[in-house]
Amino acid sequence: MTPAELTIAEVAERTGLTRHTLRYYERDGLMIGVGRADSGHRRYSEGDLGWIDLITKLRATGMPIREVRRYAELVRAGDGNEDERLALLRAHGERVRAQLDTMAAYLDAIDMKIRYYADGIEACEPPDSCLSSRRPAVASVPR
Amino acid sequence: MTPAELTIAEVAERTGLTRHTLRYYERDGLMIGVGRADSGHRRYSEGDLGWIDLITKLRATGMPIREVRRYAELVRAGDGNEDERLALLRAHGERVRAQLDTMAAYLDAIDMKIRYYADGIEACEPPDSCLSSRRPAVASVPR
DNA sequence: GTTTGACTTCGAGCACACTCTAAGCGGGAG
DNA sequence: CTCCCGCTTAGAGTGTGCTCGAAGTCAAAC
Repeated sequence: MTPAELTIAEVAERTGLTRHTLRYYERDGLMIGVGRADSGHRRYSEGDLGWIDLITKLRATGMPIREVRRYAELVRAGDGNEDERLALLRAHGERVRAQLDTMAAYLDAIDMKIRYYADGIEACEPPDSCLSSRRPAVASVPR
Repeated sequence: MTPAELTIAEVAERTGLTRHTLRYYERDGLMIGVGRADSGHRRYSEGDLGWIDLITKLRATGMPIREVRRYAELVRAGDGNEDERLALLRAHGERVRAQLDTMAAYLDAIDMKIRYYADGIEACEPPDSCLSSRRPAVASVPR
């Protein structure tokens, strides 16, 4: 029961990463232990797919390559460093939570700006009324 | 009642951007119309501060420089393109909302991984019990 | 048996967003 | 008057994360 090895092309298709990126990740120490066929071609296991899925989520939430590599090093080193892996993931999780909060607040501010424009345009829809002098005369720059 | 003009150093202090970055933004077309003293030195108005605050939020939510520049061009062009400004902001808002959703989902997945490690470590706190054979034997890679 | 095409490694190239340097000017302190 | 500091411009350099190209190998198709 070998777990159905995949070529780089199949993994690229399934993960959305390019072959170039998959090779780059491996070269850069982000992968755990990608197998090789007799020909030297890469063969990915289902476990590799799961790993790629995880590090893709880490990357998409803003973890730098070097930190993903650190995590991969810990996993490659084997049992005994679970506390450090946990600390790394927890620190990242907190950073992501903080960033989500910040971005949500900024989005609110942007939505206010959108409402400002939407109100102005909708209130002015009949072009014969509504002159441009309706603007708040003070805020002379932030449009 | 001139609105208290600020030097680049003061604006850097207040906004958290460096002087370099403030000059770079201006050179790159992201600013609206930064004034100059007789000496040629930049003088920022309160309105400029508000604009910087806005584009900082746009940048922090992932809007590329070139799109901020486009928005600035529209503002510089004056009245009559409010619909395009609105469309630009709305498109960005939707992208940000989508990204927040994605990141929240990824964060959930990362939190699950954290719980996996936290449970393992806490369950193993007395080092004499709890051998490493407790792991799920199947998931051989994604740690 | 040769062609085709996907794979390999290694190194260079690119986009983005700053970040810094060099050369020069100007204005207040001593 | 001279020093020094902070400003000016133009342009070069940096870090991150891919992205691509060249040269070569291998295996199945014709």
